[in-house]
Amino acid sequence: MRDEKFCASNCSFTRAIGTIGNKWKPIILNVIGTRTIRFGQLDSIVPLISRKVLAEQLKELEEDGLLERLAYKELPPRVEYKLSEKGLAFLPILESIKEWNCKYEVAPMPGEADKKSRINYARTV
Amino acid sequence: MRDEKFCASNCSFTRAIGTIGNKWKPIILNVIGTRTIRFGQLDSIVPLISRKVLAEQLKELEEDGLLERLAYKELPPRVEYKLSEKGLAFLPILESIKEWNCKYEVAPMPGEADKKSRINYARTV
DNA sequence: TATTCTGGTTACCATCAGGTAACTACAAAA
DNA sequence: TTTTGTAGTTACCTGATGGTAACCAGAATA
Repeated sequence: MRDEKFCASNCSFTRAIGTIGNKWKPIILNVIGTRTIRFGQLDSIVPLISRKVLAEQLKELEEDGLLERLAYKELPPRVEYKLSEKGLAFLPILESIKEWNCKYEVAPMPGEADKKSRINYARTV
Repeated sequence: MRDEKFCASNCSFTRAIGTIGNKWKPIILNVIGTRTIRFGQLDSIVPLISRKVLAEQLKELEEDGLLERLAYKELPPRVEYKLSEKGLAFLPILESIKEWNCKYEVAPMPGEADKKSRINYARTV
């Protein structure tokens, strides 16, 4: 899910996009935010993600230094995730994306039909 | 290349990621920046993109209101692209991603071997 | 007359992302 | 004894992604 060619670029921006420029990572970072959260919680909170993909993304985020993983030697296992300094420093960028989108996204016409077809993520994200 | 499920979310942030959260769009927006640029130029400047994918991305960016397309009725055809107000408003976000990456990206060890394997995008991006 | 130039589009094909279901370990509870 | 719970991993399969090459118009140039 990382783009290897982008990550091998010698343009810093291209490398950044190769690392975090996919659809799941910003969502996951945003869901974690400033809290500490377990794998199972993420799996149920992040909308529509599968355990397989979630595990992959978390591993990459950890490898890239955005995430800290704390595994307790217990049974059943317990693992906690939280953002590193680098990950926390990315949150303001996510906030500005939110602001940008709120400001510029084309507002649906009032009563527009396809509102109904929107999946309800209200409780989740 | 747009994620339809994300775009149908009723979470504004998820919709934003569904729209611009792929690897090519940030790169294209960054390459265009504040200038007016033709299709052929983009095709040669954006590293490793194919005409097909470039055309798709440009069309989506236009549909999503980030891009303005100006087609001159000439032969051979001439088409110019430039960012809309919405697109321009996204540039500072790209800048903060650059700053974030420069600050936190793990610096390669001096003289590290795999530097050589990095594709040279220096002239392009 | 043949070639070039531009901004695409189309068909075809290979690769890849990502989903599902089954499986793991081991302890505690039923 | 069977079930439950956690955090994954694995094999398998399908649909989406994205690359390549060919093709288009029609004027200008050689």
